[in-house]
Amino acid sequence: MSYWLMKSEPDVFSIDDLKKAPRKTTCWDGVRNYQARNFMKSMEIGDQVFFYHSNAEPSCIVGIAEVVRKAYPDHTALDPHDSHFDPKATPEKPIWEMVDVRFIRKFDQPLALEDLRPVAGLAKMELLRRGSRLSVQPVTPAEWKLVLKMAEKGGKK
DNA sequence: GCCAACGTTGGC
DNA sequence: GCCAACGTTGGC
Repeated sequence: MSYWLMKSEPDVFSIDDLKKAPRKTTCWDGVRNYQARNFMKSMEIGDQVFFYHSNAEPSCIVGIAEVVRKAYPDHTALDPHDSHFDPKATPEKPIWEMVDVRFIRKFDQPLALEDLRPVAGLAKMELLRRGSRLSVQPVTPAEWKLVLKMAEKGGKK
């Protein structure tokens, strides 16, 4: 089983939206970056995902979701009226894919970037890398454990 | 709102 | 294949 982190702007789709969604599940559409797409293609059912709020105040890891469906074509790339439309995508070669994720839990205390930055064990975390913009990224088992432990302690180190 | 970092596009 | 221009992401 693998660990991941997925970003979403809470104004667009928050972890509360995920919790309120039918079957607490959503398709993760709109990813238009090849590296992020490739990570989604390698996801397996049962993989665990940190739900991250980007462009938030503050930006933070807010909880956990789980992969419940393996990668399949992202139909929004084929829809000219969708903001994620990609004219290069066709039904034969959809280019872009997505997975389905289901809500698992929300942290009592979200973990902000400033809480995570000083943690030695997280120094190499992709999320904390300078200039990192990857919206879907792998998390190592050690990082996963550490972040989870921090969440249990209420966000403080 | 600013702007650094990054990915993509397109002229050559 | 290079690289300048441009658009986007996302922290601050």
